[in-house]
Amino acid sequence: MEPIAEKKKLILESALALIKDHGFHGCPMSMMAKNAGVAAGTIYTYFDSKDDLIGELFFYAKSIIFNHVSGSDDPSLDFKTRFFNYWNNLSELYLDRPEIQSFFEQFMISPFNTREIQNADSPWHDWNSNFFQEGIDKGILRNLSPDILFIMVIGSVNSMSKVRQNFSEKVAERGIDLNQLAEMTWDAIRKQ
Amino acid sequence: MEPIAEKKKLILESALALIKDHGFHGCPMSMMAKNAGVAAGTIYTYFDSKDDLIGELFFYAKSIIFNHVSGSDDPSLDFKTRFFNYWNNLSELYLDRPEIQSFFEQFMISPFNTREIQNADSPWHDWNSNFFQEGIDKGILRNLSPDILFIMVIGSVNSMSKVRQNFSEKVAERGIDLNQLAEMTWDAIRKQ
DNA sequence: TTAAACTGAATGAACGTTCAATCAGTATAA
DNA sequence: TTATACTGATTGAACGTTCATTCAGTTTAA
Repeated sequence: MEPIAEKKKLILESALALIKDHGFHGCPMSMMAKNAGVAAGTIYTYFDSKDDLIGELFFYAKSIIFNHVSGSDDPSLDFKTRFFNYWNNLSELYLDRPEIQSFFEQFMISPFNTREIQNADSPWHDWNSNFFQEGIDKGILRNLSPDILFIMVIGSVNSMSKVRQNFSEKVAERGIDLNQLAEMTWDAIRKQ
Repeated sequence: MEPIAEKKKLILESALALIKDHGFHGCPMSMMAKNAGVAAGTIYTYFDSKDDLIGELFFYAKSIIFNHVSGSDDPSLDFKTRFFNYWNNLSELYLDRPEIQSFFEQFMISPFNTREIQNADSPWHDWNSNFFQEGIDKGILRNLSPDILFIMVIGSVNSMSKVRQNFSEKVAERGIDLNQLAEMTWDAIRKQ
């Protein structure tokens, strides 16, 4: 993975921020260009099309998540602690950078999420498979496929973050404590 | 709630089906009209605008879910059975009518999901509050707010359905059994 | 000097919405 | 009964706008 040109990164980050507030289709190329401080035409030096830009954003955002979560994992700790670290790291990342969470929510259910992209190598997925397999091998997690444990956990973090982001007023006004979902999810995946 | 005019319902169902495949912005009014077998202008007899149509679709889809799930609940059964019935009913509805699941995924994270709509009365939410409160009162579920239990369960059903819908090939090829998520979610909400 | 990057006005396709014209069905009048 | 008028839903071409993309000209850097 060669380093991303500075201006290319600038355009990606700018697009990410705008997509959170306006959605894919609410972000004209002209808006992304202006926000990044470049001319509309310049974007086409770095990307073939808007579709291409959004496709690259997916890999860009996924690598941020991967680096953040895997980089903070300490395999020498006991597995339960590692799980809560995982949860908190991902949760905090989504809180600090809601544009990443928002982008993923939109991308996953959009027509941009093609089979080709799904089949691409994913260090993030591979890392998760290993992570949950370790928990299984240690006898801490249910003896299920690591994939299903991954789906359970990532689904919970995602829905927690989605509620936090899209229903913040309701959460505050009803005094809902979303952190309880971490404990609940742990009970969902641990060996009973 | 007065009954929906036949042609209005036709347009709603037609739009629902198209939105699943093309997304909100991939469905021109002309396409929805053609699919419903009416002229473009006719849609404006029943809806003020495309936004209005999508807003009405939200309440329409939610009422389908509400009727399906609440209508199949049998309060005389023990709570665990009722939970698995709930899960299976919702899961089957999403399987039979993926356009409903797809619409909700898109709507929730879209700008259409306004505060005004969030604050509207929701029989579906009220029913769920009661449902989970019953489980708490019976001493079967964790003593948390019914809202957090609702978020946990609905989040799991949604991510299960999303994976089933958007990653069907991956699921098949890896032999992932998504039904295991029901059991896991039960362990997440039941009193430990 | 030259190649690459950059600019932003121009292009044309696509879209939501409008509206004058049509038409089927119903009421009215002879 | 029959001819005429009326009603309001329906139609689809046309309008104005928005937007992704292009490109001729300009700047930058080596």
